[in-house]
Amino acid sequence: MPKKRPQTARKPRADAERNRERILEVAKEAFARDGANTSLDDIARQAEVGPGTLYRHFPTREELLQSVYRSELEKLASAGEKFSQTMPSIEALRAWLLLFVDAIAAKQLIAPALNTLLGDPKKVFEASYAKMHQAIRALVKRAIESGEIRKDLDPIDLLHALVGVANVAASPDWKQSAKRLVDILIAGSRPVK
Amino acid sequence: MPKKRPQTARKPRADAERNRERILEVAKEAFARDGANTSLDDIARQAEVGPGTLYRHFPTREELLQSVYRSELEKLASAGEKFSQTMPSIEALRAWLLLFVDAIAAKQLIAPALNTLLGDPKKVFEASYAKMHQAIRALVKRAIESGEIRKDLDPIDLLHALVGVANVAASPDWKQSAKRLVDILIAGSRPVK
DNA sequence: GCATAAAACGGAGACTGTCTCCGCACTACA
DNA sequence: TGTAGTGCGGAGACAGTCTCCGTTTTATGC
Repeated sequence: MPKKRPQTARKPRADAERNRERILEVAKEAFARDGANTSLDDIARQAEVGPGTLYRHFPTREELLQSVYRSELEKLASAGEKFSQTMPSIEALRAWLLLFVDAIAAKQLIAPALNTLLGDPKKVFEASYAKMHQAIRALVKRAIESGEIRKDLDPIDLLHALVGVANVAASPDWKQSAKRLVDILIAGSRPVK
Repeated sequence: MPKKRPQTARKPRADAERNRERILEVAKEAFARDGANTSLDDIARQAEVGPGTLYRHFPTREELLQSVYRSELEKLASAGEKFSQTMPSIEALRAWLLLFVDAIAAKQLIAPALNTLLGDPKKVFEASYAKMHQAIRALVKRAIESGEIRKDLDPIDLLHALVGVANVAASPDWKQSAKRLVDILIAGSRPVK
């Protein structure tokens, strides 16, 4: 028998909320500056909390990344919806993929993070990732239904491919690469005549 | 003034050679089994040498990966040459990309390793990587010249895309994904009519 | 306000991995 | 067989991850 839960939920403590925000803020900068592998203890230090506090709020690195980028992901998701409603299907898809590249380029999204997070099937159930998956799925589905692209296309593959390019971002012109790749992917996704 | 080098180079010590081989052997298994992030000290332990010995032979993790996979890379490179001579250009390219996927799938090549190594421009000068780059470049160049694919194609982008998919290899069917992607990439690389 | 228990803090420290340094052992060669 | 010099390997410095738990802070009922 689970312990009986108190009827009136206690208001969350102010310091907890404050610390959580501070950590997120610092983490966002740190990830953008030093990549997705920065020391978490370091982030804690900068946020002036103990490591214990950081780990209580965000038990794993993924969870922290997740939280840091949640809003970006949701922005992408809703952009997908909008494109889907206002553009021809193939253009909507292209526009969205380009937006995806932009998001990575702007360091608002960290490629390595996406990499692990896109990949792990468990994670897909997490709300904001689910939304994004749904967005691209919807875009592709519509394009398939309108006969604009081939049927056997796993939408996620497209993202993987883009992330793959971004991941290796050593060269300064990777964004160009990525944009060319969008072209190729779209062209290659057309139905076989 | 650099120290004068002895005229007759001394034969390398037998134990050194032996250890080097043992480390490579163990490392290959370890990477295949546990991925590219296995503990190097652990590999040393399994090879029954001290960490110092491992690090003397292979100062960085990349160098070890490099050495472990050198033969695979060269195999790929020479396969590229062969395909190039015996197949129509577009088929040669396709065949080679599929071979590339196979190599990763068989864990003869570790995706994360390729990922950093493909990306780092410095590394390109290293012999075996150079060979591989040259192989894909040659394949693409020939296909471009015969008018089979579009002119603005950076060959390396194709590899990045494939590695991107492989990198996230959590799902068991990633190889399917990669093969579909090869199709898409090839189709998308055709010249715009 | 004040007492109280629940919630949150934070830092010490266990653990693991990386990498170096250097006294010692071994081997190629004369 | 002597010896120069090459290579060995483990101790240990350092950094990052993550946990445990005694202490502090806070919301809430009175």
